[in-house]
Amino acid sequence: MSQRKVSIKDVAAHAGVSVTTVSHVLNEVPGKRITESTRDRVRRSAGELGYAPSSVARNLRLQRSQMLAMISDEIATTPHAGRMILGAQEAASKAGWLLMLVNTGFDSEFEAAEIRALRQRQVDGFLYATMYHREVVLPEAIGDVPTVLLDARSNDASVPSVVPDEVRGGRTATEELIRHGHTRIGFINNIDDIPAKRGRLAGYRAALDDAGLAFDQRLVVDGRSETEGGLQAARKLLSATDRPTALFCFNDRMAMGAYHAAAELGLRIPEDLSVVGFDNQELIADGLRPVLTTVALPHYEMGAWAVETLITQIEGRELSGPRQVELNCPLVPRNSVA
Amino acid sequence: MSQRKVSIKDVAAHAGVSVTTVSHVLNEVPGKRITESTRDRVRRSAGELGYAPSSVARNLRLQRSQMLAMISDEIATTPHAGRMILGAQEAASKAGWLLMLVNTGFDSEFEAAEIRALRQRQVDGFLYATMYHREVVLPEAIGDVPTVLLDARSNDASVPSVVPDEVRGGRTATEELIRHGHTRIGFINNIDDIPAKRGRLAGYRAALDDAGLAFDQRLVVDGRSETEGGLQAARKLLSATDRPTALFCFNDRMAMGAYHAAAELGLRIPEDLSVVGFDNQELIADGLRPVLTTVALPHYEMGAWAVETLITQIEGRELSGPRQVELNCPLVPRNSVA
DNA sequence: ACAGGTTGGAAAAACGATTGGGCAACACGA
DNA sequence: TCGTGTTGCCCAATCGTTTTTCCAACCTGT
Repeated sequence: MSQRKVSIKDVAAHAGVSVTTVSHVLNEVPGKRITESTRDRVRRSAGELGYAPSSVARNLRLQRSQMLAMISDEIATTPHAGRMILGAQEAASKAGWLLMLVNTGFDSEFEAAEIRALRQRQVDGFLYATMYHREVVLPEAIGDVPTVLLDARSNDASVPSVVPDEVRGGRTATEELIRHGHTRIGFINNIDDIPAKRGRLAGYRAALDDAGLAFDQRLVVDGRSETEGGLQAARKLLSATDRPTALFCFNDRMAMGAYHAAAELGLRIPEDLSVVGFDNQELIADGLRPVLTTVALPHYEMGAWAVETLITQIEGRELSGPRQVELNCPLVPRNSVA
Repeated sequence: MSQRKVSIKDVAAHAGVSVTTVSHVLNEVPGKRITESTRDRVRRSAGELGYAPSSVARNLRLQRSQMLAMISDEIATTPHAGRMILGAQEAASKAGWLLMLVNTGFDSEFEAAEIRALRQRQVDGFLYATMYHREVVLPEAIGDVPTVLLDARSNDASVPSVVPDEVRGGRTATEELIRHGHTRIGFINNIDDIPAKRGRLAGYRAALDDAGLAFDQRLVVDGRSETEGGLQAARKLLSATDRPTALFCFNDRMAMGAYHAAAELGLRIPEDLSVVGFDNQELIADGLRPVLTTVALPHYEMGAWAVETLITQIEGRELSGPRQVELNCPLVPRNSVA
C-alpha cells in the first residue's frame, strides 16, 4: 500500500485549494459558499488519492474520541456476555462509534487503573456491565464521564441502566405452564439473594394469583444455580407425595439438573413432567432431549439500548424514554412443556 | 471532577519550566541533562495537578496508537471466544496496549469497511480471528498493517498464526481411553471438512497405531457437529454387533448426543460405555451426569500468544519462536471414562 | 464612479504532545 | 582575557485536523 498516509494537505495540493476548503467540502459544513465545481474537484481528488481523514487528528482537535468502553467484571467468558457485547458492538458501529472492551476480574484496583488509562485515551463514555443482574456502585475513577449501566442497577437513579424484567420473565414462564393446564407448578429458585431471584419469584406468584391458584411455599425450593443444585432441588420436589406436574427452573443449568432427576425417577418429559428454564442457553436448551422450553434474556437488546442511550447522553441530547429500563424476556417455546 | 483536563502546559507553568522539560522529565528521556531538583519540581507538579498525558495528542505526534483490533467472524457469541478475548485482553493490558473488538458476521463488505475505519484510527495491528479453526485469506483492506491469525491459518506462511494442535488433541483423547483398557474405540467425527476433523482423526489413528490397535473404518462415523448429529452417530455405532466400549466425540455437544443414545439403549456411562468429548464447554461437561471427560481448547493461551506476537512484530523486534504455532490441548479428566 | 452587499475561498490559530537544534551561563585551562 | 567545553534548559516545528476570522473580487443600483 501507500508508504505514507495521504493527508488533507495532499488533497488540498492536488485539488489546488486550501486545506480549509477541503475540510469544508468533505464535511459538508453548512453555510459555506463554495462553488459546485470546486466541490467536485475536491471530492474527486480525495477519491483519487484514497484520502481517509485521520481520526486521531480530528479527535485531538475536537476533544473527543467517538470511542466507548465497556467495563465488565468477567463478562466476556459467558455466552450471554457474547450477545450483550454483540448488541453493543453493532449499535456502536451503526452510529459510527468504536467500542473497547475491558475485563476487570473483580479487581477494583486494576479496574481503577484501566479506567484511568481509558480516560487518557479520551474515551467518551463508559458502559459499566456485570455478568449477571445485580446492584453496583460506580467506581470513583469514572469521574464525570457519561456512563450507562448494563445488566446492573445503581442506587443512584440519575445514571441510566438497563436490566431484564425479571418479574415479567418469571410470570411468562409460569403462565406458559398454566396455559397447558398445570396447577401444581414447582419453582426451583436460586439460593443467592439477587434481583433475579426476587423478581422471578414475584412473577411466579403473580401468575399463580392471576390464575386463581394458591401459592404453596412447599413448591418452591432453592438451590445453587448449577446443574447439581437443580438436580437436588428437583429430587426433593418430585419425590414428595402430590408432586408437582411442572417445574419452572431458575436457569437452564438447573433445568438440566431437573432433567437428570426426572430420569432417575423414571419420569418422562414432557409426558409426566413439564419443564421451563430460563436464560435460553442454546448449548443446553438445544442439547437436552426433549429440547427445553425456556425464557430468553434480552442481552442483545440490552447491549444495544445501553449504547444508544450512552451516545445520546454524550451528545447532550435529551433522553426521551425513562432512564432506568427493564427489557422483556420473551418465551422460547421448545418441547419440554405439555 | 476537573472542568478542563490538565495538559502538559499547565504542569510546565506550575513547575516554572518549559513543556519540553516536562516531557523530558516525565518520559525519562535518556541523555537529557536536567538537574535532580528540577526533575523533582516537575514530578511534584504533575502529581499535584493530577496530570495524565493525552494519548490522543501523543498518538498524533508519534503516528501510532498502541491499539490493537481483533476482527472476528462471529466470535463474541461463543463461550470459547470469551476465553480467547480474555487472553488477548489481558496480554494487551499487561503490555500497556488497548484492544478493540469487531465482529463482522461473515459480511466481507462490512468487514472491509470496519477495517478501514480502524485504520483511520491508526490501529497498529490486527488480530484476525475465527470462531473455529479454519483456513482464511487475509482481506485486502488490511494492507500492510501487521497482523496475526488467531485460531486460523493462512496459506501465506509469512503471517504468524496460532491454532490448537488438533492432532495431538485427538491423540490425547484416544490415549485416555486406551489407558483405561479400551480396544474398540468409536470415533464420532465432524462431517465438515475442516482442519479439526482431519487433525483429530489423524491423532486418533496415531494413538491406535502406537498401541498396536488396528484402525477399523466402521468405528468412525461422521455427523453434524451438534447434539443431534452425535445422537445419530452414536445410535449407529452402539447398536452394531460388536459395539465399541468407548466413544471419542468430536465435541462436547456431540458427546451430549452420545449420552442420549446411551440412555436410549440402556447403556450406563461409564460402566458400559466410556465417553470423551472435545472443547471443554463447561456448560455441558459439568452439566452432564456423569460429568464429561474432555479435551480443552487452549483459547486463552492462543489469545495471549497472538497479542504478544503481534506486539513484538509491531515494535520491530524479531520473533524468537516459530511463526506458526500449534498449542497443546490438555485433557480435562472428569467421570465419563472407566 | 462609488458605496455597499455578496461570493468564494484562504490564513492562521488552536488541540496536546515529542524532539532536533540552539543558546545562554558557567567552568576551566592557557 | 580569550577560547573551548559542558551544563541545563528552552524554541519552535511537527503530527492532521477543525474553525474563526478575514479579504479580495465581483456585482448592483444610483
